[in-house]
Amino acid sequence: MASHSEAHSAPPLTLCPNAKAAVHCEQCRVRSLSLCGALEPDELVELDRLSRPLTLSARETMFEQDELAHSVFNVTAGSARLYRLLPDGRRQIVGFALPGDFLGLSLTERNAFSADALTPLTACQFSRQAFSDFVDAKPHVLRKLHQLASHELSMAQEQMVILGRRTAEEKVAAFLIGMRLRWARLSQQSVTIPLPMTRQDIGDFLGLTVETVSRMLTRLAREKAILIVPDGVRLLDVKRIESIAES
Amino acid sequence: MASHSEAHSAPPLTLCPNAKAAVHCEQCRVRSLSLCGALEPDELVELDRLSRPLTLSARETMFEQDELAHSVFNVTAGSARLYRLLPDGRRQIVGFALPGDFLGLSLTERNAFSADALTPLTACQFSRQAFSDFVDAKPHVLRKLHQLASHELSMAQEQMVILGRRTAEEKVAAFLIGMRLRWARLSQQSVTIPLPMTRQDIGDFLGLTVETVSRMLTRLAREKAILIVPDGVRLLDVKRIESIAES
DNA sequence: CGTTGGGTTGATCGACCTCAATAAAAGTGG
DNA sequence: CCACTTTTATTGAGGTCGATCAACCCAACG
Repeated sequence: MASHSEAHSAPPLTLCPNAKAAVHCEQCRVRSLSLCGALEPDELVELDRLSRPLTLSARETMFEQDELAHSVFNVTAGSARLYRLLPDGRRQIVGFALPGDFLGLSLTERNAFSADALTPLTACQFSRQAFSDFVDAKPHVLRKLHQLASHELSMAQEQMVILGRRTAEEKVAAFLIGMRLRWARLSQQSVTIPLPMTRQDIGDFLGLTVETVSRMLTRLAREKAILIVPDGVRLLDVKRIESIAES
Repeated sequence: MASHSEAHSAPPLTLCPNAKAAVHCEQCRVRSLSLCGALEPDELVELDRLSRPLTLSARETMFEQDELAHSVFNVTAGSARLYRLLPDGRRQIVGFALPGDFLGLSLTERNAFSADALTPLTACQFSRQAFSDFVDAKPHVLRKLHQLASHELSMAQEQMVILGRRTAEEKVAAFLIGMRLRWARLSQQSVTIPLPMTRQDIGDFLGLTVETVSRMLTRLAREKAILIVPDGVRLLDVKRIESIAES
């Protein structure tokens, strides 16, 4: 379960908000992909002063559902799972956070879901209140925040289609294509897709059991559409997987 | 299929943007529930000038997925279904719009879904560009827009839990409780729930077939938890339905 | 008064779940 | 570095929930 993010972000990552000012933000590899990409240089300095670095090991929790949301986060390296638990233990993963992803878009009083790290993870952490004040004073940042939230919403709606109206094989194919697209934004290569989450996590994201996920992956591998590798898959026949995923 | 909204909004509804200025907005029954509730009186006048009334019969379409989004809407009466279609005809309803709901929160270039009226419907229609300019100049309105989008996002995530991890009976119960909550915001009474959509629509919202929806409703009715009435259901045992829905 | 769209009900089928066994990795402590 | 445990993944056999297929009812409506 080592460190996928490193495997896909060549040189060692310089964290956004370490000790001294926005020098770090300027070197931040995910800045252009995140909210920070919308900031002016002076705003970057201001935001940097609000942030403090967060480093987590795999499995450590960032926050829990229904708790007061004291912080918001910008993931700089590693990945996390975002999920809701039902009282009886059933779990629905509502998303996976990758480098550049912002957690806490909604700025609501309480967290809508729990989040914990899938791999060692680093993030810029902000006090929700301080961050909220920061964006309130800057319409174009608020606008960007809203754009990000809109994008999240449309991803959630797409996931509703997958959950409600697709077969197990289509779900897994759509998942792979979706992850491919997201990793492609972060690194150039896109044939080998890191899967930092377990089969159980994938199942809880797609509304399937572990076994079904495993079977579908095995089937795709048997058909030479993918190759299962440690901590990921290699897409051998992207067209084929896309055609399964699209319908 | 007549007119539910009237049945649940006692006196005849005065539309928001008819002919003369914000007098109408001030009389608008859903104003406080919608984006307009966040506006100052002078802003209300300004927005009113941007709007034009839209009246649709049942089944008429408001807009279609992937089309350029020329307009945004604020529903003032009636209801609509929002859905995505797969190439092979499978359909996922991503939400139902009720009076007070805003369509076009994301302000994106293209529509993420199609929308058509379930009942006769009235709405305030705005040019997307004009509306976008309007909110851009008013941070507190943008903030409100973002709050509404955040709420949508959290509803979408809740729906992901329902779609991915709940049984047919739980889905139907959760649907009824959800509709109860939404109607309760619009009218006082909340035991008789209007269901302007067909069983097929409910199925396409919950990831079920018509038959299963019908069977689950029949079962709940047989158990005296609900009473099926024309164009809706009466909740006889709210506690019971909630307990099914919660887990 | 036939037609049509929506709703209900029954019988059967199958996709996915459940349960179980095994294998393969990844820790963990000596 | 090696036992030992724990976690994760795979595979099979059998069961079940919801889908499919089909019949029928009913109200609306031209």
